[in-house]
Amino acid sequence: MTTSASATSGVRVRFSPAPTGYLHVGSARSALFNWLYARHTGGTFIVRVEDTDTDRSRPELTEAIFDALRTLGLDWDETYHQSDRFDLYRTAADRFLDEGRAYRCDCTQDEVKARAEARGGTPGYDGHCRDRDVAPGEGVVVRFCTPDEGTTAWDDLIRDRVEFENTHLEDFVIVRSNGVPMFLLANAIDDIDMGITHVVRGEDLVNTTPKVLLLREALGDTEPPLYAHLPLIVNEQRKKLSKRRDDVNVADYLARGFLPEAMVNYLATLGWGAPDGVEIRPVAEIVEQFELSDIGKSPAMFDIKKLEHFNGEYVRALSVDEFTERATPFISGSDVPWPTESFDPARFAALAPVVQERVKTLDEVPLLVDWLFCADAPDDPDSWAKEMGKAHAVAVLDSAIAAVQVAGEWDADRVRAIVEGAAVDAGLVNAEGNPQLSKAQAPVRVATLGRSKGLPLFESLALLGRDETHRRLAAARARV
RNA sequence: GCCCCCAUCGUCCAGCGGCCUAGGACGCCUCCCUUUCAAGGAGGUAACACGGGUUCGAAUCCCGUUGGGGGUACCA
Repeated sequence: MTTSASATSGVRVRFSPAPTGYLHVGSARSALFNWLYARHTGGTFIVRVEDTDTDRSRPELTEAIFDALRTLGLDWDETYHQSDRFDLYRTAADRFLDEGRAYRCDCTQDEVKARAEARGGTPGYDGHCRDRDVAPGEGVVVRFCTPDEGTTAWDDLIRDRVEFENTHLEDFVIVRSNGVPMFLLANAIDDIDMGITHVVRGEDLVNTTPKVLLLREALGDTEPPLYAHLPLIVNEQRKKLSKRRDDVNVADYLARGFLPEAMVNYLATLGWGAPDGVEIRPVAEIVEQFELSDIGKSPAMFDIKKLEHFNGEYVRALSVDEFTERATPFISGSDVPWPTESFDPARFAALAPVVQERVKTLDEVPLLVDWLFCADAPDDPDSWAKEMGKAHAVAVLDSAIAAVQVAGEWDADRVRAIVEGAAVDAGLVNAEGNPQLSKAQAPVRVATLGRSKGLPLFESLALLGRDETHRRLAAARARV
């Protein structure tokens, strides 16, 4: 193994969330890739909160984003809030004004739009106020003067050369009419100020890159960072994941019982693949193998099925104790299908190993053990209809009820013997005369555990107890 | 409309001019194991968008077409 660079590698990357929503799957992936690169190179991972939109930014969302990052294990080395740095941006804007690199504009958005339409459909600002020498005042913004010719380009680490003709860049706003600086300005200044060496972010931001590059140039910068624009994460319709129509909140996935480490591992496979092809692996190995140059260019679909598979692998890899600990919030909370006081950790512990093998996400746990803590067998109409309608159901139940009633010993072997006996009594024997357990266990299972599928029957009933098993069997028999 | 980007199995990733009759993973299907369901094991299904070049040779390079996506705010 090649040792990664030391902590003095000089690589400085940042994740720049806007606190206008919770941590989004796409943002999490951006954060992850930045973090991976920083850790791989021994560089510095910075979280910079881009809260220049004072109307929409909410402090509590910043905290929620931090929490999610921490839960995912994406620790960072430095924290900044752009709202603490407005003076810096304003000073730069004033200098631009003095130098003639920017100008004030009092056009309303309607005016800009109307002129664009009159011009022939091409949206964008037309430079109307460039030479009007507008005085500061109400409704006045500051616009950056973009070149009328030439091109702005960069060699993207993922996309190779990307070029924009300056003619297509409008004179964009850098300071709002309320005096608050815009993200492009803040972004350009901060990247310089914080010594950012690599900008790793979503492809949805490519078109802002030439503007930032122009701003940096005006700021006197001669050494722009290396840009790496990540392919977007899309939904099944191949559209960018959006909070309107897709499940994108990372916290929601965690609440549904996806393990943070599984989430991180899965996210790492979106747009990136390890050189050796191994997909499921410890994050430390991903850190070791991660290279920006190995990132693909095309959009990746967020495949919940594959995420579930990853999660199942991670769940099964847990020790039973860890599994129990992680599952606890899902079985001892208040929104559980049984009276909270009837939950018994000791009885759950007896089931934990077989439950662990069967769940993909932790929120599936209650459905596998509810029969143990609920007063009656859970009612599942589909299972009932499927098994209790069969010809042998009544015979099996009658036989089982009678046998359970007189059973002395009560353990899994005893239950098995009872089910075997019921099979024979119901005529469920194969050509060799052996009892057909598959068929015989079905009605017993539905009568006691409520569903046609679930945990191993014999062990489950051993735990349920003889009397309760008998009671449920009788209740089901009466209902058939 | 204009600008930018993308294009290998249904999906994710590999392939970076000959090792490709295209590989791995998820999903799906079949079989095995089996008290149900999972898990596990063994198989199987399925792709280089199209058209031109370049080259002895192209999934790999170039151009075009088509398709898809992103952007086009006093959001980031």
